[in-house]
Amino acid sequence: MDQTKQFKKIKSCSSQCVLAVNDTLNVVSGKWKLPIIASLQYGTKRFKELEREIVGISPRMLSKELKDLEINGIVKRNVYDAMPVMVEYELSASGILLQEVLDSMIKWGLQHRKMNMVRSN
Amino acid sequence: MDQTKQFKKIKSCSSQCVLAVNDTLNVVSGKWKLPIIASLQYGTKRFKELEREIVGISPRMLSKELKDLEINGIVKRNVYDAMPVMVEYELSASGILLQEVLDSMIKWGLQHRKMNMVRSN
DNA sequence: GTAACCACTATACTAAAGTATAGCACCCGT
DNA sequence: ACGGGTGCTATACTTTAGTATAGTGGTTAC
Repeated sequence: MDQTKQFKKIKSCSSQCVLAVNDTLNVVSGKWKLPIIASLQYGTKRFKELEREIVGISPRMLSKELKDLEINGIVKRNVYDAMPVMVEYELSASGILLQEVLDSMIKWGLQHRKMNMVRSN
Repeated sequence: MDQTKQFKKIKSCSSQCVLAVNDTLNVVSGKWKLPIIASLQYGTKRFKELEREIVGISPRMLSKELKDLEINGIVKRNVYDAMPVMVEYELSASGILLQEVLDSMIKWGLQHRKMNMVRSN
């Protein structure tokens, strides 16, 4: 009976947690989100700069993903109306904090590769 | 000139890192991987147990995702040929270590929700 | 005036991920 | 001999993600 209570607690915690993890996954999953975030790690960038740095991305995808990241509060978009309109993108506070998550992913990824002695790309 | 060297270093590190992160993402992304891993967090489970616990999953998806996770070394599949053949799934060492990554995702996810004062589902 | 840069958007497509539904082969209980 | 459980697989479909290619409207440089 006390056990049932505990199970419920575990279940509600774990569903909260699954939500939080999904939030995080939505933010980083997809082919281009990571390269964009990585590219912005070292400072603000303009559209064309990103397009040039991220090899293979089309402007459609870059535009779409930046919009996504902006909506999700990861990236800030600053428009300066100098006369050839200038737009700069930078990471938000949340975006910067993402680095911790990425670090733990890097750690796990390298660890896992070692444990499984290389596979995939 | 010394700078160019450093840039190269940064670039090669960051491409290594992007690979590692992608390994991690491949392992956890998709609609059902997380619920499966979460379900196995509390001990070994059989196919039908997982199917019942993970609401909405079809046997096709469960089978496919389990195969995926097995190939990627996240889940171990143990077949006991008791007379109604029994199959048990459990997390591998790597799978268990994933919890650290998930924890940092949970942390970020909750943090981010607070900073953005709730959106989405 | 025309070529090129900037920051995109539109349209149309292909490929990958996920769903729905059915079925198989085996076993057990009644 | 049937209804139900276990551990799946097969086929066909829809939905989402990503690609390819072209075009817009403004600015500046030659």
